[in-house]
Amino acid sequence: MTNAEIAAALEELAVLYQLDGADRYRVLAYTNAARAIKDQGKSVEELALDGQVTELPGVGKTLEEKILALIETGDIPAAVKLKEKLPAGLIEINRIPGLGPKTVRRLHDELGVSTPEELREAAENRQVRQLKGLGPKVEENIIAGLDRLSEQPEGPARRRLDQIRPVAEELVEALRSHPACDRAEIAGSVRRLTDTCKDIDLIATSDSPLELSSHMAGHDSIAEAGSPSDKGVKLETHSGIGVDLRIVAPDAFGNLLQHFTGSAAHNTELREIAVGDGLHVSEHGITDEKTGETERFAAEEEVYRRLGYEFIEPELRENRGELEAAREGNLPELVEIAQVRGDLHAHTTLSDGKASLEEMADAARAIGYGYLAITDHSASHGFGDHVTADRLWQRIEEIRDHNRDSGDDFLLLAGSEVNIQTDGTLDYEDDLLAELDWVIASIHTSFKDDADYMTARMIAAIEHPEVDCIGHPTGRLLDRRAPYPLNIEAVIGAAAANHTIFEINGNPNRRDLSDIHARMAAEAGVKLVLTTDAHSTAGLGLMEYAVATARRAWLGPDQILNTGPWWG
DNA sequence: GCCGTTTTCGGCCCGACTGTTTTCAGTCG
Repeated sequence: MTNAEIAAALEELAVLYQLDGADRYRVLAYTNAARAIKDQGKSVEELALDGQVTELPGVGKTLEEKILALIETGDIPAAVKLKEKLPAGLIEINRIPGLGPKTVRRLHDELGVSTPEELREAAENRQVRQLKGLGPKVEENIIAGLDRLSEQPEGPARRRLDQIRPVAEELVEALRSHPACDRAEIAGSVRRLTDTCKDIDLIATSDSPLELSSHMAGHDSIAEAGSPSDKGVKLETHSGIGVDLRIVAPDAFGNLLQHFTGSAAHNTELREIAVGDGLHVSEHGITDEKTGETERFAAEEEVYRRLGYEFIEPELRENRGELEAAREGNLPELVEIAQVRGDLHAHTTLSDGKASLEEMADAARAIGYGYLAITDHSASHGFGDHVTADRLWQRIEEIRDHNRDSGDDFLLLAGSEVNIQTDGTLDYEDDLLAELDWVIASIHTSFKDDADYMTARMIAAIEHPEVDCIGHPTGRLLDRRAPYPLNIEAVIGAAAANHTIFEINGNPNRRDLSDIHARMAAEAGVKLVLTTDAHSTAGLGLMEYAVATARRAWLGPDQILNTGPWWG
């Protein structure tokens, strides 16, 4: 059972408890535990079976029992019991924005509503407004919410960072160029450079906030706007991206930026710890309990300093140990894009790339790189763009010629992205692989829902003496394919033992390894390499996403191969 | 349900917005 499945079961149980009217802190405990499990790189199933699951933050005796029951029987008894008592339709109804568990429960108890269909009927027949505290607006919201629910049953989609960030940058520029704007920044998950984002958070300071809100509500790319106020405005772009603009006075810019950068988990932890010191933290400032005085800070660094922390880079703010490290002065020195000296995963027209060898080489020179590995697909790629062994021998010569004739220090490296076949072997002979400067081995076919099989196949490639690096190690595609099942600890252990490098593939649809797995790998002593998997000259520009994942993985330049010169 | 620089019991972040009400509960991020 995957960590995602265990977390989903606990989240469902949290909703069921909520609908059942449980104490809110009990519900919160399940939600927190689900998050800790999602953030865990190791197999939580194995941790539980080894009796170690209570070492996860927020998992105690009771949750351990429930997790074990889930693993052993496929169900949590408490959830089964609640599902007998509460109609399944209530969970669906609870997903309507604005309808929380308390309201859903009353609709059920007082109007007999158990399904979305019954709820629609009740709203259309004006029965909802008969309940105390509910009125016509709630009925409208219910009907609109039910319509949206049937259109997109999965709820509001998260978008990849590369899809959402350009929109955020355009909007923040629009803010900055307005005369009423003092300062403006992107906050939220876009600033933390997460894989995907739900919406865009923008913050600004201004002495005429209402003017600024109104201006943004009328921006070309905005389709719908809430009512602009002096605190900000809620917007939606034509492409359906939600935008939350918040404005405060200039002297509290640091507090606002800290608050809206999040993550929620980071802020909650930060504020809980602050309460212990008699300080109350919000977007408006830090209030001292004793004196009642509120301090405001124009710079985010000062907010952290006042609370006793080193500055914490936004990419680290996920409540994954950064607060403790910042308090003790143990934060890592994070890698920066300027430290990347070359790219080690790129395709040309020889396989499925769009640019020639020379075009790719020149694009890499233009970035300022010292080297670029050409790693076209291998003999069994099979989309009509495979590279035969003979052709690769010839390509090696072309690359040697290029280096000899170029008259500069830039190095093209002869490489290949070799397929890991179903039995774990590779699709070129060893003598050819030995001639290459750089060999990436990747799985592209025959994904099986069998962790033992996929793990053994991967480890065979890791142990191959000619393999330098494993490409996109988990195979995930952020908006369409889950990672294939792998015993990630076993795979990382094998890589450490064999000095095989793992890739952080910067294609924003992959970002593979993920931040969590890359951090695990580095802690186990595995070296990482940042690549773009470029299929065009423009593709070489995707390095920033590989760097983003590396920073989110707490990685410094020493843990990354291509922050150094080519050593071959 | 979890957890401990105040604790094995009694706490458990903070504020904005909404819709309904004349002061607030519920919901959201």
